[in-house]
Amino acid sequence: MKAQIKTLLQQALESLKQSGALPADANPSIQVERTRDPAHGDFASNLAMMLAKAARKKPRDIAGDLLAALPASGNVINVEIAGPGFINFYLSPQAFQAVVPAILEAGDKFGHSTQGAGKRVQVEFVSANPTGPLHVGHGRGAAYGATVADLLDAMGFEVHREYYVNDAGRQMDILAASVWLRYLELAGEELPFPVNAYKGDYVWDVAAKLHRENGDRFRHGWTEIAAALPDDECDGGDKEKYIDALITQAKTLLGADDYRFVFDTGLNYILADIRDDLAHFNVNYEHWFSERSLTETGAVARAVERLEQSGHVYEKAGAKWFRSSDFGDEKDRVLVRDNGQSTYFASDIAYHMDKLERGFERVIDVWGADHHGYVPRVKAAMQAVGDDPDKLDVLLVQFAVLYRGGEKVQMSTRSGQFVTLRELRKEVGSDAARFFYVMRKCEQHMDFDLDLAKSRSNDNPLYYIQYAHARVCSVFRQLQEKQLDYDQAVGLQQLGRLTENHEQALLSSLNRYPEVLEAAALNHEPHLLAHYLRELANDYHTYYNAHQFLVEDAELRQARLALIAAVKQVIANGLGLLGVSAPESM
RNA sequence: GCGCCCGUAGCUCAGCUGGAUAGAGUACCGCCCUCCGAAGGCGGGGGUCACAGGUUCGACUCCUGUCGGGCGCGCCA
Repeated sequence: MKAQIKTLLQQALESLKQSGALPADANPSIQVERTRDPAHGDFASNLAMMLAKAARKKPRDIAGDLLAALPASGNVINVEIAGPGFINFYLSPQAFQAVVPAILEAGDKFGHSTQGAGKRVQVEFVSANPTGPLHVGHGRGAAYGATVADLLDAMGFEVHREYYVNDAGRQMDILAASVWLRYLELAGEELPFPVNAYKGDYVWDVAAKLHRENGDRFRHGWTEIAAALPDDECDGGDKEKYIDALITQAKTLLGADDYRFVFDTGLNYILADIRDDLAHFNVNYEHWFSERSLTETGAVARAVERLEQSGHVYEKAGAKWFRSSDFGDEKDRVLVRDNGQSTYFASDIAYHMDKLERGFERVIDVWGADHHGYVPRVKAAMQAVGDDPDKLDVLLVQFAVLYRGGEKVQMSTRSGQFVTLRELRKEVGSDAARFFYVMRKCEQHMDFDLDLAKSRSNDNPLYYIQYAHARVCSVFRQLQEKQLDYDQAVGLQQLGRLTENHEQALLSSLNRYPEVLEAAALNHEPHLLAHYLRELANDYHTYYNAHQFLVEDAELRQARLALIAAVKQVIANGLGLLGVSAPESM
């Protein structure tokens, strides 16, 4: 509807430019919005006011010219000039009613568009290190990223969802060492567990699997291992040096193959856990991209080479540095350490180069807000090698703070005292978690009220929406019990009978859905959809309370049933895009 | 110290890329089931949009500064 009015205004604008009433170079982006106040009609445009300066005319005069030049349209029954120069449009009831057959015909595709057709978009999200289970912070990124991806999908983009697996690097070595030590303990060794190692229970689980399936194959005496270790922090030493020495010992004593076996056992165990967790969260990927593969295929080396050829790399203290400060970064960054190992940053540059080489027109990264300082250096690298940094959108997701019983749930990664995503799902359910996570703008800090998410009451916005859907289903069940019939074709013919205020409101809301979807997708703002669904459910509940649908008057009944069938479809579509179920009864 | 994000009703948050009288939910108060699910609906009170300037026909929205909260400033990932 909005698009139709924009087209009309565009045509009026062109004809005024041709007649010389407006300067030919005036090219404002035409804005049409829904009015908040019915006294202002159904839609309004501020076009005349935007043109006032360039045309050196009063807004109301321009509005008058536009109005005179406006092509006739069957859907528009009245146009008025109001206030400082708004042009208000009044649409015919038929224009609003047309959405009902459109919804019922398109079904679960209603609201979708083809504007992204032929364009490939990559969305990378979660990408948490496989050093432990996902926690509730990752959950928000998962819900947000998955929804953004699905929304773009609905806009016709070819969406490629990807999880970047950090299966290389020091953190993973620390995990491998942690697993090995727990394994040694299970094998009967007595040893002090390092300050800096992973202490979560899942490390025991991996170690147990390792011991169960391999016996004492990886066992070495602790005294032998400890012989080459410095003091740990608790003995006055450096915890970083200690854990690094321990990793070196593991590699030396186990040998490359066995070390890799222990390492991969931990990696695969945790990765399988993460995949399972996300699948239950209704989050799925086209591809799990291995960081290690970038080194193995030489992509990292090539990335460093490309940067060197661009002339933005120098050597200092035995390391290779990227002069990212040339591109707005705070300081220069190391690509290759003095020990010859490339950094995580080098891998990430290679990864982003790879993304662009794969031909994605747009690359979206969903990161935790704590990584925001990382954005400038990645864009700097893209710019240095001549790639377009604007092809990359980094969407930063703020943390969620959990509340239970009005109290903040304390979390700290250090002690392993964090709430996992799995625990959250078990406590509030996948639907509530998905919905609550995207209820807020991603850059907003979020208070996640566990009690509210769990509550089966009207306080809970998700139940409110799902209840509206279930209530429609319930009406159709009643229909059968009362031996009445529903004939959609008749209903669609009788939409003119829908003259009540509540029906008008509902028709208007249904018409908004495609616009909401487009805005939510293109701006990466799923919360718009969540809020819209709440409003649509409200319109339905209000209508439900005010009027009977299963009335004697067959034509009116068919019209009303067609309307609520459309409501049901749109709620189901919207919830589906949010990864939430639409139950037929609750 | 520097950089990024956020300050809107008691609380949790919207505010359609600068538009008309700033909106929901919740909490509080009062109503509505002989009726398709009351997990619902209707009505009421509640605001210096953190603060101070600036830009213009017009600012919650854009710019500058101040205050307050979060996060980040590794040859970790």
